[in-house]
Amino acid sequence: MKSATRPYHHGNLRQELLRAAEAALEARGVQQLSLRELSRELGVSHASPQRHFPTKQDLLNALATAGFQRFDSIAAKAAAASGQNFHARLTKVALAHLGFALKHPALLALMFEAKRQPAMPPELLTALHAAFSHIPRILKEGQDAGKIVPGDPYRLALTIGAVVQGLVAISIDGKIKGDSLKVIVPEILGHVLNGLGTSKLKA
Amino acid sequence: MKSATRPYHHGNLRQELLRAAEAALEARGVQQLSLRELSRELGVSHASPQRHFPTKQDLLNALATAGFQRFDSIAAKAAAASGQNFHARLTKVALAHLGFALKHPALLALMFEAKRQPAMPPELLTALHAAFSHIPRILKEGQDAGKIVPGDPYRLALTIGAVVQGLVAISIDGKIKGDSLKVIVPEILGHVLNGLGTSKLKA
DNA sequence: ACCTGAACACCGTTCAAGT
DNA sequence: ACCTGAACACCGTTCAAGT
Repeated sequence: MKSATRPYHHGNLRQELLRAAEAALEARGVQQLSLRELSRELGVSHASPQRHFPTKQDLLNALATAGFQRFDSIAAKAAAASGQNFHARLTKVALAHLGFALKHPALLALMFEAKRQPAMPPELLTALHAAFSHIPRILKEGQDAGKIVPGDPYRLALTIGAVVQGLVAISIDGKIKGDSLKVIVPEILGHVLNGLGTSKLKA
Repeated sequence: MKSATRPYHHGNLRQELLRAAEAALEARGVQQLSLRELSRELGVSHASPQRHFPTKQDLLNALATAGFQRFDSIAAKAAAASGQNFHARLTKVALAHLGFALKHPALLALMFEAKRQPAMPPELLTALHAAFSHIPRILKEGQDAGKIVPGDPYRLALTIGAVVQGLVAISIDGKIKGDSLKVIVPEILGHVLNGLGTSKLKA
């Protein structure tokens, strides 16, 4: 112990609240997440979060925003390969998405809940757009290379986004068991990508 | 007014609680749903729900179960056509699913939340299985007729289920605007069903 | 069997006051 | 600027008691 005196200012309360909140979120669910409990856990007064997060929803939004940012950096890495095998690249991004979902199921659920808010904070919107930019970008590249059917890439991305988000729901629900994910997901995506690829267009 | 005397027994409290709860759910969200508020609305004491729903979660589970039952009857109607055009029948079931989602978004979200419960009540499980039985059944028929790729129909159904559930998420989020749903959904499903149809298998 | 009223242990949020 | 302590208006749940 470096010092026996704890300062009046916590100094790092905002960060610690986010960290503790995410742990509690995954452990006990959003429903059970309580600001007062977090305060107790961190040894501060129950009113102290208010300076950093005026309302509980502000904490949840901050959690969702940070989630989208982490999600973006993972997806960006998966999308980074610049080869011409668009099928493989799209599959990698989808698997990254799914990996995040299985590691942080409650956080991802919170992120999608946050999307449904009437008035979304601008940082959340920005983080969200960044996180969902990779699939349309790859599709666009695929179209330019003549390997993906023509059409608005954002619209085509909905197809893949829908499948992936649906797979997330199904995976988290435990309908797909553990390791078989690595088999089933490429198979399912294969069906979908077959429908998007030009090679099958006029069969 | 038939009678000025209100009986001590409400007589229909269970039903009325479910009705009022669903209305409040769609109007204000799960987060804001309060048993005490429902009791006030129905003019009963705040402790009266307990006899019918020992805990708040029991009310939510009953709501989810009723939701799956309604959902099942709608999906059953959509699946009823017995023609050989499996593509069209699957699209009909998917559109029925999506229609339900757009009409009762909060209820459907609750239904999928309920699926994530550690200990699911048996009636909920039964209702859920019934609701999700139609797509595998049609796929099986399609396989028997040689129009759908071989493989476990439940596994293939995951593909369609994933797409539909993903479309639900996207539609509710308002990323697809109103009427264009009728155009976009068959288009997206077309991509997926192309991937499942035998006619494109060896292109 | 079904409902009431009081009680208990929690919440989120506000606000004057302290450092 | 950041945190505290008391206060306010809510919750869900329990339980003896009423009908």
